[in-house]
Amino acid sequence: MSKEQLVAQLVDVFRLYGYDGASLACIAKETGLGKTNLYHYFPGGKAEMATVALDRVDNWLETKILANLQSGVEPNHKIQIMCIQVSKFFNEGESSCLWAVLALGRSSNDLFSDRIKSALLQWIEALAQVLEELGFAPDIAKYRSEDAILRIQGALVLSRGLNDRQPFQRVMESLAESLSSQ
Amino acid sequence: MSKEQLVAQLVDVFRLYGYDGASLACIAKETGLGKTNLYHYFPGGKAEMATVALDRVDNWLETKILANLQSGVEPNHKIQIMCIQVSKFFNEGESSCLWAVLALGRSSNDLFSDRIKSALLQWIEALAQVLEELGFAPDIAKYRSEDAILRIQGALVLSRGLNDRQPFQRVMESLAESLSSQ
DNA sequence: GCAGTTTTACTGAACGTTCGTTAAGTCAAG
DNA sequence: CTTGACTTAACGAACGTTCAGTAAAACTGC
Repeated sequence: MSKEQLVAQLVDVFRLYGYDGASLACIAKETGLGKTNLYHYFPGGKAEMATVALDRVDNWLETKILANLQSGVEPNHKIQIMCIQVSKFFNEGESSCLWAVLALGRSSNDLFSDRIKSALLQWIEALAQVLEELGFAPDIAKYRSEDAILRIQGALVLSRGLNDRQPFQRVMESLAESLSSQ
Repeated sequence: MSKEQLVAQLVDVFRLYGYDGASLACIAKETGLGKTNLYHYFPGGKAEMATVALDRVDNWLETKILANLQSGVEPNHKIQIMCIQVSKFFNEGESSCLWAVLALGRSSNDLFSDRIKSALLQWIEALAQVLEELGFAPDIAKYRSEDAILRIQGALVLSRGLNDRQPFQRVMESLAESLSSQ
């Protein structure tokens, strides 16, 4: 297994179990690697494993979301692409958001709060820029884009709480339209 | 300290640290009680502590939210009361939702998923009924009420992630209007 | 192509610490 | 003199982590 795949598995483990819930034994079991062997790849231990998982999510944000939003494509089309990418990334509502999982939970929040805040702000800002392209005033654009991110997060929470992907799917279907309406 | 206050503290501890993050040592410290003394109040241990915390949130839902939504008051006013109660319960966006915290995190989700699902469904259903009173068709009412709950959850996640209560406050200000508009 | 050597992948045993939990006992209030 | 609140001591299990060592792979000079 490549390190690429390994890190992808780490993302899945942490967003399923949370930082405190993902014990080394748990991570070892899910990745198929020995508990001590994980220290060969991540000498920094559990904190480094979560860090590289966040790195991967940051990379997803940059390449699949920000790059798209900041491209020269037609604004409405960029929003649609974003929705598709988000749906795929969260497995149509089955997976949770690593940022949300780590933001809740004191210990992990203390460790990663700056990174999470920065990532969320980047996303909101990039989306707001696109809404400005559509003609919205800067403050309206910012509120609307905050609202979009927040609905994605809420949809993920609700889908997990109800054990039903439908709320997430419904939100992702209506998001593009509700962002650009009026 | 009364048991009432003690349970209130348990709610705060669990929604701040999560189930796995809230160790017995942590709970003891936050409540001021000795670690073993907690077993005098909760012989069932940590699981019982989380259970009574959930009991308290269920009680809040029933007395402050459902009772209001199912009362004979004018529908729009009921929605406004709900928003005020929600804002207060989550300390204007500073506290997280216990359901969300427990729903994320595999171990706690396995223990409490049924209760969380049931509580969320009750809330959605009661709110949908109010929207039907306002003249919305049943399916529209259900989607809108789902959307409201989901925005509350998302607002809490975002406010925590950004370490800024503003997103939550903005959502709670606009929620009543966006629920009954059109 | 093959021996020798270094690098990389991985394991087993154990570390000290913290986990959730139990049992026995103190101590004040009723 | 009993009941309820609380503590001290200790339990086995699991925690994250370290270290010494083996197995396999990759690179080296010839």
